[in-house]
Amino acid sequence: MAYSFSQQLLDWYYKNKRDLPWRQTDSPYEIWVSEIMLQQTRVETVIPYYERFLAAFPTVYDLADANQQQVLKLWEGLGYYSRGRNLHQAAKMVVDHFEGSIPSDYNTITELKGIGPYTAAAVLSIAFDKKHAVVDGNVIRVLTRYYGIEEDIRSGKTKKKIQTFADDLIPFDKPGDFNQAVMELGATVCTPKNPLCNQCPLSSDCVAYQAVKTETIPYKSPAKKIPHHQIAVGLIVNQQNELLIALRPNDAMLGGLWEFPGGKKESGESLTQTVQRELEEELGVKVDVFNKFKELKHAYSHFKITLHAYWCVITTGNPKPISGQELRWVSLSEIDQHPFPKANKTLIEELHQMDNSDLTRFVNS
DNA sequence: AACCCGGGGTC
DNA sequence: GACCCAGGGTT
Repeated sequence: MAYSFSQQLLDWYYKNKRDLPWRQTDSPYEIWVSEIMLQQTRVETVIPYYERFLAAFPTVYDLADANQQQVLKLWEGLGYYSRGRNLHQAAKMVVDHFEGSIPSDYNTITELKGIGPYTAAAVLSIAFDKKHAVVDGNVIRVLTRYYGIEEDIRSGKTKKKIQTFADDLIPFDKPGDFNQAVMELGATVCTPKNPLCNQCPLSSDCVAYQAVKTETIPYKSPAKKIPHHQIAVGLIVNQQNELLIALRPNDAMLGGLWEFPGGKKESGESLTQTVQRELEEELGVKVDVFNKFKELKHAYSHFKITLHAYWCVITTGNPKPISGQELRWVSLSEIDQHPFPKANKTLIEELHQMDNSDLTRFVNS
């Protein structure tokens, strides 16, 4: 039974697998990088980031030698920035403690920052031919349907059960191909909506397919509602046509990225008052708030924001990094060297579309 | 176990 | 809009 599953799946995989960049290498480093980028991120999104990243850091030594700003600039827009910081930190560990070689056993490789159960199993099976079964969103979907598992996939108990099934199915020969095959099936055939069961090599033994339950398996309990915040930021321009940007602390959300200073609107406060309060708290300056530059919406995984950006001019004080982060005055040509989160990046794009020679004329225009 | 962490594609 | 994505870290 287990033999049939892996045999039919591998046959299908060798005929139908996509030609992906990380499938053209045996390098544990390159496979590791791909697996970190692929966490919670689609293949098509990852590919250009992967190519640029490896071009910049061809070996683990190059990555270990890089500075964090370089790494985050290449990660800009990919999200979950702690992945980039952790990968960088782990590369230093590989160089300093493992002589530049990615560890090839489970307990050691999971000591590296950013490598959990999934990534450990993926790298060990794909790069080192070790028999460790991966369990990701694809595997969960394929196996819950195949075995007709109707329990809530949010629960740890269900995930353990799925891990046990996967451990039982994975063959001694070609464990890396097997893992990739299950994920490939989940990504291209056994999809969340409208799965292509007529193309599936496992449909004849699939409980969900036979019972017409592919729309209800896997079951996931409802997510809780997410809040919506109003964020107001200041575009502070000095006499040299430079904008003030602030570096977020490493341990914060979006840590290591830059932003326009500002913060969350409190109830009973106007957006203008929010800007003035936040800039006084963060920078120790008083500002005049002029016209609004842009307003945009952005969705994170756990909340939504509307970002309001206002032109500001300092009336009292010199900006100091009171909340601990570094501050920098940058021209519009220098600003692009810094990594920003998406919402801020969108603002910067809008700034570029206007005149980049004189920012001050936008104030009160 | 619960919660936090981005951004993008799909339906 | 809701859901999902080659998950991991922290508490």
